Amino acid sequence: MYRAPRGTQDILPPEQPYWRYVEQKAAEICRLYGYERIDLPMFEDAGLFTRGVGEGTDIVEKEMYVFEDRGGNSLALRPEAGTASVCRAYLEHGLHNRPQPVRLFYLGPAFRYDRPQAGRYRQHHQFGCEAIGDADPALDAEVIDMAWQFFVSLGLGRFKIVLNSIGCKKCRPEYLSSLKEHYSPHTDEVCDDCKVRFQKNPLRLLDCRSPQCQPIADAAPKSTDYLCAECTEHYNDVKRYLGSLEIPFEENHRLVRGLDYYTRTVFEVQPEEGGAQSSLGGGGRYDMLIEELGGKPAPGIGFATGIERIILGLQKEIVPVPSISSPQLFIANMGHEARDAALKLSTTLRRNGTAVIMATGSRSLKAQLRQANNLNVPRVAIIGEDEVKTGTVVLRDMTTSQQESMPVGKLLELFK
RNA sequence: GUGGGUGUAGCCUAGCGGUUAAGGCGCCAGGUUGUGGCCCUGGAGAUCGAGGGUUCGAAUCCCUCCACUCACCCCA
Repeated sequence: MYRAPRGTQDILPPEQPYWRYVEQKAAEICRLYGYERIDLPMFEDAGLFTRGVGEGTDIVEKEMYVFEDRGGNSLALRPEAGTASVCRAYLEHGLHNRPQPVRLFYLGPAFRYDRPQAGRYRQHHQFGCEAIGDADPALDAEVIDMAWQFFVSLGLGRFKIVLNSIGCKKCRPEYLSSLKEHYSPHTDEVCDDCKVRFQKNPLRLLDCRSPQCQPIADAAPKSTDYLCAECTEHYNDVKRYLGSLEIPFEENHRLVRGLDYYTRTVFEVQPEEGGAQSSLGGGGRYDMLIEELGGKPAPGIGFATGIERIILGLQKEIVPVPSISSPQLFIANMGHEARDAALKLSTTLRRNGTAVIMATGSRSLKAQLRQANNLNVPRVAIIGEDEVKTGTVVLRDMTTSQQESMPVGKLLELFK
């Protein structure tokens, strides 16, 4: 027996209302903020991600699905649904010629080869948006506001915004050296991962959760104390805007995020009760990324959310979601001639916009009605030999159990 | 990649060494020569995750593998 590959899942009809709900809320938020949809390839040149997301990141180093196609190209299933691909598309299609910033959103799968667990899958789905071409801190505020409003509109109650600034290429080197200075007396006490981080990616020392590293990380210098004048002003503006928008946020000097492209503002949406997967979504500014990908410099900011994690949250908080409507009419039929008539009637009704299911197979009327009942169809049209002879149908209301014989024409009239 | 937990029909569960593996939900059919939901009756559906071992005898004990799951790393 074949099974869905590890870390992937089938989204069966009973789960679909959650997905429709989240997608619809995402589209609505984007409409309100003027973000337009973009759909991107599921795979790209592997280099886009190693360059964009960063060579030394876990995502690229150990989680990316890389493969060679028959033409010998090195491709990768996208490990994030949006940012890198959107930037590539921005360059490829000359989107800098459109009014800046360009505001885009996307919704779709991303792929990471890690061990699955609750809220973590090898194929998961992200909704995110990007605003490229403007470094205004008001845009940072707009994007964080969007993320906030998105979660509010979903009806999720227990989450928070965590904020930090990790500076730019001008001020970060000084911060990093002071960070390493702080850690260097402790290189023996620190966990094995942090020993590597100390060498390879000192910034990430800060988001270690290993117990022995906590006191050291907590006492570490804060990036916000080392920001250059421009970054300080930018960060202060972002906070001021968020304040005036009355968006509650909490600063955390240890929030750094594991992707290389972030500059200045980074933020995360986290559940209030810190579950296993601490992040429902996150994002930040990436002012060097476009340039890094070979384009004329252009700043950008964006965020991405994990749909599976959102749905888990909706189910945990028992947020009601609209159900998907059942067909309006079920057509039961007995005998060959009735089948012909039922088939014709079904099609006529559908062409008029009525959702119809016709019974197939050769089951008893009783079985057909049972099926209609189980499918939650509110009304059933019954066609047997008598009805064929007289050109009528029996229309049964499944909620009241009332039924009435009528000419086919009247039925069509009723469903117009 | 590392650690814990769990694997009995589509789903949930009983059985934890002894003859044909039990029940509930769901599905199908009958109880009404053309009428659903409730009730009653019946039926289909399981190589008891796989392989090996112990034993007269294994779903049950042991070993190996696999899968699922939760957690770590890290992220959505």
